[in-house]
Amino acid sequence: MATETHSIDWELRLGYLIHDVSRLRRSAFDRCMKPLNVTRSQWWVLAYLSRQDGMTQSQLAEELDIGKVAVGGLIDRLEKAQFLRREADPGDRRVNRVFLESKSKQLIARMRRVNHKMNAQILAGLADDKLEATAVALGAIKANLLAYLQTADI
Amino acid sequence: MATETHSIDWELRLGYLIHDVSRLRRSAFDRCMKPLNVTRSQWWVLAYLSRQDGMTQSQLAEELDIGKVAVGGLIDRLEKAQFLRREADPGDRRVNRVFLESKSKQLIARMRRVNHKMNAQILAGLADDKLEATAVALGAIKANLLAYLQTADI
DNA sequence: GCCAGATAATACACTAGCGCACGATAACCG
DNA sequence: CGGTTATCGTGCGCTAGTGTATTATCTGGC
Repeated sequence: MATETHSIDWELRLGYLIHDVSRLRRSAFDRCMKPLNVTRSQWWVLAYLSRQDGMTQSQLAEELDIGKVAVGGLIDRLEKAQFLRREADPGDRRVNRVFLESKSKQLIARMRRVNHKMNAQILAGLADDKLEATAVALGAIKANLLAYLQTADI
Repeated sequence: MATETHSIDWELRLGYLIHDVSRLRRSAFDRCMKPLNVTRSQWWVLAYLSRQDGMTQSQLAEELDIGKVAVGGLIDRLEKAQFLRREADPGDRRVNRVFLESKSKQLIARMRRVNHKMNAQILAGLADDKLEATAVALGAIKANLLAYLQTADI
């Protein structure tokens, strides 16, 4: 049931808002991280590695949901800056495993703090129940999007 | 009042969700627009121009909230594909004004329909009041972000 | 009128992402 | 065992965005 048509206003407004919030949040994030000399994408790589060191590039691409090529480039830059290193897998000569260098381990703690502080400022003035409702709605939208992207390649 | 600290769970979850929803929405959008041979960014340019033809490049950059350089590149590609044309402003020889070509006018109607249809699918199953609450919360977050970006350049 | 400073567009260098195609290597199956 | 197929990483070309510097032009104060 449900003639699934929403008042066009919310539909459009939500589209714009998601776009704007995401873009502004990226800007804010970038600004926060700038003093640390790490970009947002690089931050994500380090964050994921900090949870599981020694992933392969393909695993990283899968987790980050970006292409292998993009991961390759990121790793290149991070390796050049000595935040991590590639190591050949002994068992499979196709794969490179990626390990954090000590230099980045200190960084990660700082990044987490900065991120936490930024989040608190961004969500200031919003009650927990509102946040919960928003998270639930966004979760539903995400599920719709995933379903859509699965089937739409007809 | 308000020890402005949220349960860390919602804080993190919302960050991820905004990120994910935005990214997935972009993917879905790109896929929808692919048959029309126009990218997302190019779509935005055409959409804004359709509301006000003959803007300057700087005006466009302001509206789209991207840099002038990025706009310049977009216009280059759109002009090459004959979706629009640059015209020298008669009163100010520094400025180029951008006008839609007839080719894009038909396109815009199609783009709007595709966008509308996609939005409906993405928001399927969400009641209007939930959408409203989400829009309100995102609006507040956006306001926080704007305030944050204003002040943080200390 | 004229020069200093603002503004429009561009040039260049960089990070980031996508898609396609490729070589090398593994894994699977007849 | 051998051949097909799949997977890992990379190269190349494209779009897109940022920041800084540059050039051409306009504008406001004197």
